[in-house]
Amino acid sequence: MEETDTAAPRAAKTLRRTRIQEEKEEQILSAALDVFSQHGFRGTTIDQIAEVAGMSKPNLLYYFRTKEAIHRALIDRVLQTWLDPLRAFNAEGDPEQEIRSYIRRKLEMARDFPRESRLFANEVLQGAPHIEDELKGPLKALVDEKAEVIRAWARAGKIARCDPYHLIFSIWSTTQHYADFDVQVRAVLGQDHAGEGRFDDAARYLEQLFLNGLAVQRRV
Amino acid sequence: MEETDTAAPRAAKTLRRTRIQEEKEEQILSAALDVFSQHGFRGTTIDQIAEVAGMSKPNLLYYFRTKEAIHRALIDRVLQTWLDPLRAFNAEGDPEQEIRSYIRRKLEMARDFPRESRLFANEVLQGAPHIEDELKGPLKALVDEKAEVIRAWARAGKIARCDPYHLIFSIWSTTQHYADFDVQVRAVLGQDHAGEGRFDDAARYLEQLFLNGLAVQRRV
DNA sequence: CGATAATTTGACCGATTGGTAAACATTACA
DNA sequence: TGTAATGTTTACCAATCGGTCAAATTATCG
Repeated sequence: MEETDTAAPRAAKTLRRTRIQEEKEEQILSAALDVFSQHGFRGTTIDQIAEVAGMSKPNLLYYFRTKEAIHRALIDRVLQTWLDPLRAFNAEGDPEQEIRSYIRRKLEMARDFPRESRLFANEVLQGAPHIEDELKGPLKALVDEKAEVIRAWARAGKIARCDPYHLIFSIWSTTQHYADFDVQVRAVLGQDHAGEGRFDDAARYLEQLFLNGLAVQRRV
Repeated sequence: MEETDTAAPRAAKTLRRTRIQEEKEEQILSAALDVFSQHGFRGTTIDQIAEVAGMSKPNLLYYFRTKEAIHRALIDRVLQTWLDPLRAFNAEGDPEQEIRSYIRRKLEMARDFPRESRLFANEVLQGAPHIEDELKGPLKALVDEKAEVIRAWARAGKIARCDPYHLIFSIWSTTQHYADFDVQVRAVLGQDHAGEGRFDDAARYLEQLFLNGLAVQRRV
């Protein structure tokens, strides 16, 4: 009943995926990631995607029946890998080390997959019309689980007591900032500091901020 | 030579602004803020803005000649007030108090002017095509100035040594997160914690994070 | 009031939008 | 090699896009 919307719609009999199919779908998704992440869903045209992908519009529509289908395929793929760093958050590990490596991993993703970050940012910024369920379901569940881990650490006196949800929000926002607001970051840092070193600087600063900020208080 | 693009284009002889002009332009800008902040520039149509503003498209175009003109007017207005909190950053004040009130002010703006925040986020996310100069010019200059203030505080031993630029980035990102990613924040917090109290919780958490994170180290 | 300027509207324009139909070209495979 | 399935293109469609125009309406003010 539910149809997939992707791949060779006019050749209904095939189940196997051709080599060409895989290649072209990959081309299309990569091109679509470029365009969607820059202009948002409604600001993106199929023609644009087709041009970046180096094929004609009808040819593109042979692989994905609608603009929605392309976007949905992208979102699904990104959602799947986007939360891996948070999933890796380990209750048994050393809190300081876990937080440090979570920050580092998120920062690496901002550096290496800025398009994915911006795709997600665009979607949420526009009210998350396509992923509301994922946010309220799987995402919330995962965050709830990790929030409990953080709370346990605080109870055990391993880190300062703090709101675990806002802690996670602050790690998300500070790290993704370097992908989503890249233009602004580069403009402010200027040409001299805007080289790739900015990610190392950010990592150093953020580790300092969070590790000191969350360290158990030894007030004098 | 340079023409204003706004207001009564077909009545070139008037210099004075009518009561109707002021009212209608305000209506349009408010409606445009709604739509632009949700869909970005390219995702927004003039018809949409006109519908929200409760007037016909030609009527709207009587006050603003083009879509660009509306967007430009909005961006200019937002840019002007958006940086006020940072400008208020006072070198003579107490660092702890200055940072605390900067965070609070930014958080209040995220709460009270989420549309403005999202308009800006959309613009930057899409590569800041309309405000590149403002970012590289006035914004960079302001941040440079305040970065020097922060550096002076660190040299005086009033706060921990840290990269002042990334400090500012982290305050921007953590606070604006509550406007730009509002849907996600509410989804994760769930109905129970998603009331307006979330801004107070965020304020408490962020003050703790930044004040401890930037406190001069008293390592044991 | 009358007249002049300011405002609003419906009808319309060419360009672009998402998407389709069908002819054509290429591939895979027996 | 032949042929059926897969892949690609040209031409096209109705709807919507940003924007114009002239005519009609309303406000302003002497």
